[in-house]
Amino acid sequence: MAVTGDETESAATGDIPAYQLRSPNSGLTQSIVMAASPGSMQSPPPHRAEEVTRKREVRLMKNREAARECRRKKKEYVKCLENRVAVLENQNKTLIEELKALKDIYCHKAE
DNA sequence: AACAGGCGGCGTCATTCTTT
DNA sequence: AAAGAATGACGCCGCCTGTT
Repeated sequence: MAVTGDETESAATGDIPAYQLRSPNSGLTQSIVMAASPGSMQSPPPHRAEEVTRKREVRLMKNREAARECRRKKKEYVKCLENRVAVLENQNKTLIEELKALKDIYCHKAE
């Protein structure tokens, strides 16, 4: 167990988060263009563009939180499975011991 | 001290699943 | 069918540890 504290707030608090340092054609620009102009080549009016940006920000924020929650749940699930494995291994051990003892008794009786 | 490799966590995008 | 939530995959970062 080499798990140390989780001070990984850096990406969230740093000046320029890693996710904003992507290749020019991916992410932000693309999504805005896609969402803003489904069929036409014209850019939307300013208020419309603002709304699109705002919607995108809300969506990203929700997804960010959803991802965090999803990871938390997954971790918990794995922990549960590990616990279960431990319990079953113990049970198995006990049963093997029990079987051994019974066999012993049975053998001595047979003699 | 400098470097490399592994690990855990993050944000985002794309896709799938669920709800309305 | 559309909208929203959940999840897998990817690339990035910071930390830790072992090696040179």
